[in-house]
Amino acid sequence: MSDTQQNSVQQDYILDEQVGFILRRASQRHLGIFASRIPELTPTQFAALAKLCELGAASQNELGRRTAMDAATIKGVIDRLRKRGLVATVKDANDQRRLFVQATAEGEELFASCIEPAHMITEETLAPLSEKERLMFLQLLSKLL
Amino acid sequence: MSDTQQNSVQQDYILDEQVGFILRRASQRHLGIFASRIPELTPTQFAALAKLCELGAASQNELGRRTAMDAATIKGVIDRLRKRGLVATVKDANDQRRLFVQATAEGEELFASCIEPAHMITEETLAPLSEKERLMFLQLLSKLL
DNA sequence: CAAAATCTATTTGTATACTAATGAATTTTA
DNA sequence: TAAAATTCATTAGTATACAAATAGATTTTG
Repeated sequence: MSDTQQNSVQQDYILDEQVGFILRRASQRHLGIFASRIPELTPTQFAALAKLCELGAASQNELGRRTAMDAATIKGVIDRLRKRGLVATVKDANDQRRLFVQATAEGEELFASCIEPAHMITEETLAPLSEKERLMFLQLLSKLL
Repeated sequence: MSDTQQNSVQQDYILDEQVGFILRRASQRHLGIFASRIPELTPTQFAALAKLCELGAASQNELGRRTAMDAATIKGVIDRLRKRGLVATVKDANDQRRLFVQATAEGEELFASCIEPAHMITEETLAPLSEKERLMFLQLLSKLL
């Protein structure tokens, strides 16, 4: 038995057992499932589009807040969605700072066509859990926000 | 009551209730906690360093596999750690394809000094849960890998 | 009202993360 | 053993993510 310096420290910290590491791996798996079911949109793009369709419209920053993206991130997301004609933006007449964002007809159509696969993504992500476990898991995960 | 097109679709998909979205937000919270406790390393840099100290040494791709990073990602991480003198790399003599990676003394020291804050990161991340809930949560989350 | 504070969007810079393509080295297999 | 397949590392390209700085617009407050 060769007891190296590493081994003595190893007991103190096992990466594979840490929440953060497991959380990251679970996210990676989910992202993979998402990409296979909805290849035409990234999860963040879909989130922005979904929230936009839910709200009707919003300023860029407001939309970012509602989808957990900071100002810099949501800007890039909206830029890419606009470049593809899925959303449209106009300066807010009542507040010259604000950029008013709206889903286009094409954007709403795409969103509508993604609802079913989106539900399947959720289903597939939670597939390893029983119905009871899913409820418990979502309840506990929601406490960590 | 103005019933817009959005509202009729809204019932079908509530972003804020989807696993993926909650998972992303929980990760964001964890990342924030990590950054506040260990500002000198990113979670992935720390993961690579921790696994390296655990294994003793490994090839770059092997290390990536053990830390859930693909070849392109682990390359960047190792490059940055090397630039800071926390790891050292040498061509593997037995396999000219492999890049042998090792933590330096400085890297091992930094890792050792991060173990306690790292445990506090885990603690703070799970703080909203009771002891029972933590066990249950980790058990369920681990099924989603 | 005017100054201070806040909000909005943008830009720059750094760091994951993944895809796809490449070339070199090694292993497999036919 | 020679060809095929695989592995390893690198590179280029795209897309989050966040920090920090900036400038303009609006709101708050003294």
